[in-house]
Amino acid sequence: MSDPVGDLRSAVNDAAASLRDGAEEGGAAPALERPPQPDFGDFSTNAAMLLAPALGEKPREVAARLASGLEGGLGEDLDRVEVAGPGFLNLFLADGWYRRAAASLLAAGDDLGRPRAPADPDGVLIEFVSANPTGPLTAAGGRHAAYGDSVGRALELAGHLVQREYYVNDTGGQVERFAASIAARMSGDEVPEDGYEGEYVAHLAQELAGEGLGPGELEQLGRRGAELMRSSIEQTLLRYRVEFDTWSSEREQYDSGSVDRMMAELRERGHVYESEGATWLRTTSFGDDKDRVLIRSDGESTYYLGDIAYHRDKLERSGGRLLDVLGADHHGYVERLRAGLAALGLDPERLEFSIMQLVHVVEGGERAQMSKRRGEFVTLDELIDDIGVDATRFFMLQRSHDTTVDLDLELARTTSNENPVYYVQYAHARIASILRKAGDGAVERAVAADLAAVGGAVEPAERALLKRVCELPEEVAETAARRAPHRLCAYATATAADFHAFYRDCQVVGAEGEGVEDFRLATCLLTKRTIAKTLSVLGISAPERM
RNA sequence: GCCCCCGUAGCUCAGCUGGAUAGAGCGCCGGCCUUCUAAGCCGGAUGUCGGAGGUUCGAGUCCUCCCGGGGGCGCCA
Repeated sequence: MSDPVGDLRSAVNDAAASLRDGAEEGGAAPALERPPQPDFGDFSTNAAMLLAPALGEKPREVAARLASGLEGGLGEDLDRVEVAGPGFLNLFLADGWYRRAAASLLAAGDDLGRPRAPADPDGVLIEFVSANPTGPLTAAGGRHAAYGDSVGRALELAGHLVQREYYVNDTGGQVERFAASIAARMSGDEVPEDGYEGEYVAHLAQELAGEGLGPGELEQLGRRGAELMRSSIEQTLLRYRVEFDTWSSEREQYDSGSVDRMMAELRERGHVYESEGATWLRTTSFGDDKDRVLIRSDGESTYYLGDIAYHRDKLERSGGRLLDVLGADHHGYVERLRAGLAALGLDPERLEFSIMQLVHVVEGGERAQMSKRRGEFVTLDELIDDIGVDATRFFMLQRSHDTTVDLDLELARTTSNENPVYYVQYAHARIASILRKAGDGAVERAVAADLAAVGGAVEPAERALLKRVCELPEEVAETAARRAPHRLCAYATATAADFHAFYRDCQVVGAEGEGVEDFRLATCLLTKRTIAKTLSVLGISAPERM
């Protein structure tokens, strides 16, 4: 576990703590950030400004005292420290800090980028995609899949135990309509109103007929049809590098008696009542704006009923937190689900949601329409066939989950500099090329060398690149904590840009100066590992050649 | 009518939970390949951060209201 920036942050925190000395602990932790201008140093902190109110002193005076504390604490790592602006402390680090940082990161090996122990090391059960098994995954499914998977990967790297789960809605009205559509295809009838019109339904009908099923066997058609669809969805997801640990069945919630037990408990707790022939849960007692139906007046259970049981089941299994990745069209569902859990006496705060905004596939300035029932949509498989897994995942992940994605197929298809995913991959391939040129022996010598002892100055481009590389643990921690993989897309791009600048300014193979080639080879290797690690969290490949 | 998301450079979007002179990519203009991959680099232009109030040493960021765009508000899932 190697985190040079984390060590710096600790030093700042220690210096601040000793200054506080009994004064009340402030709210926010001091930030150690990248200053807006290079001449503001390598890092800056607002620690003094945060401390000033508690100490009853002026920020700049606190900053001056903090500065001398830091000079003591950091020793030769620090060139100098300046008080600036309203009370910022700007840290100017010595070349030695960069050399030691590089050596320590190099020693981290596979653990590169792993943050320090997480503040909340609980396990997280992420439920995502969970698209109905009544049709293929659409582009939107691809966004959910990439997001949930990458958040999971970031959480794992940050030290959490992650379980990926897909909830299969394999019973209920949608499946019945699906069955009726398959039956209609078998008998050559019109697909019913509210049915599924896609061509894939005809293929399914053919396949199921081959299994000996007829249009009259609706129950079997629905069950087998959903099984086949589910399996086909799984194949698409595997191709997309998304693997689920568990596939949970809605039907199983009923068959196992889990729903009945929960229903009895809700009644016992006095939150259930009958009205207008239906059975209701008094969710308004738990913050919902209206009560919700559990059992319809026709005797059928609602999706909601099974889903409460399912979420209770997940809470019991996970022991930690739950993250549900839902589409924007389900946001109204959030309060009602929390209310259902609260009615069971469970803590609704353990259930967290990421609400995904829409995806529009754009081609020639036109938005493709999306309707699963009418069979009009861009499937995830088609998207992958068209632009590849790497570009698809990058474009899906590039934007924050709460902003709409317009995926421009023409842009995504181009293998040129307009396409950000290639920009990042190119940097990785370029480094691989340098390392090949240097040869295995030279790289091994560089790894074994005493980097801290290398003489000469660290070039500005090297400093910038190494600083970027040092930020990986923090980026991973933030990505995990905020469930925001788009940060890593930006980080990967920035790292690639810093590398390209380094490439321009610093000759690696055959560099002059005692140990300089070793140091630069080490820097290249570190950068290569950093890009590869970042891309791996995004589920994107890091090619050796392009 | 109520709820959620968005509004930042010509376009697409970041902005690290309140900090310094608001950034990146694309596009546009001008340069750079006899040296490790030019899918690259360097330089240049572009902003009433949708609008109005408020909170404070400080607001793109927090609060209220308004305007505009998208999505939702079922005994569907």
